[in-house]
Amino acid sequence: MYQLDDTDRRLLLELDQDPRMTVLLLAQRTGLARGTVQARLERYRTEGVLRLGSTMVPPAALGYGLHATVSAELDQHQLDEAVEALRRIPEVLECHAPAGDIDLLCHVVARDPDDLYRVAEEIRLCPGITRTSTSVYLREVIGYRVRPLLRHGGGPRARTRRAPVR
Amino acid sequence: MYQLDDTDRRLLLELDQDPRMTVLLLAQRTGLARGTVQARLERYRTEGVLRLGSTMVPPAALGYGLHATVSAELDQHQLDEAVEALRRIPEVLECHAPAGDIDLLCHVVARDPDDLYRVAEEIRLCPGITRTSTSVYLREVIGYRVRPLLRHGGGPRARTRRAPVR
DNA sequence: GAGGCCTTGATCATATCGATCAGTCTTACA
DNA sequence: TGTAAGACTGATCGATATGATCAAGGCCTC
Repeated sequence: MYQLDDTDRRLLLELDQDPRMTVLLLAQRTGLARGTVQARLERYRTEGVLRLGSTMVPPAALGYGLHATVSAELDQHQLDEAVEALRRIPEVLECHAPAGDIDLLCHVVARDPDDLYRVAEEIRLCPGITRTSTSVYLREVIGYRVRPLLRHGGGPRARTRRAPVR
Repeated sequence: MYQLDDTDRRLLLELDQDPRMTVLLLAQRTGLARGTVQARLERYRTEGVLRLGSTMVPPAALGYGLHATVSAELDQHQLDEAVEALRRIPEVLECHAPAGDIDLLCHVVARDPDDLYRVAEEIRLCPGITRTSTSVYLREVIGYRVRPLLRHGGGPRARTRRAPVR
């Protein structure tokens, strides 16, 4: 994967505040030449550095005020099918496969408790999933963010130069 | 919180593919008038609908290839201090307070296992946190996403009209 | 020391931007 | 049922940013 250098981080930090910031303004704020900024932006597009889904919408603004984790045990032979099915459930925001006895951890949202029950059911019915357990989040203490990583992350181990692309 | 209507969703879906898409192009793709699109975009900015942190950078592109959950038990009296301290750790991407015996669940990233150990230690040293337990993610099955919610979420219960703003 | 890559700073014609206006439509409310 | 408020439209304007392109300079690897 394309590794971001310090120039990228500065650019992305600015973009993070306003993704639609003008190239000219970006150049000023980062102290780079306009052409450079343009080239980087172009590269982000072509290389797909920025994830599809670059627009962060808080789920609550869509009416999804309830967060929860659904942990699922599954038949290991059907992992791919299960994942494929989960991917089709919009309320599943994230899903991870942890080391340990639980096989999949899904971060889901729902409109209300009833809706959460429905979502949990949908997950339980995914192929290969044998059992689920739901844990409601009382509070979203820190919402998903990458910004601090851009700003402070790295430090001593930071690269000054981008690693070879290919 | 500002509730997004169907027009917003269409706009945001387009923006999601390319946050820097031209207003003119947005207007064409959504079938709206240019002025309307401009007004909405302006509103997103002023009302802060789009989260700060609108640029989604995959942590792996910053060198953080390891994902994990750190669950923490804490002295309930010091919740605020703990959260404040966690917020200062860049590697903490998200944090939730679930109902149940574990008090905080943090989604963290790290460069490698050693680095993860360091991050877990930092969390353990936060004020009020009495005990932590780390669970490594073998695989990020579904990365954080909101797009499907924009596209399919809602359905029968979708609002056709934005709820009163104030 | 040569070649490659990235950056810079400049230019150009074109397209977009933000602001503004009057007119129409919808919804909410009396 | 009529009126008022708000949202969307379609149009205009000048100012500005855009994308493309170029030659030149810097830094790296080989």
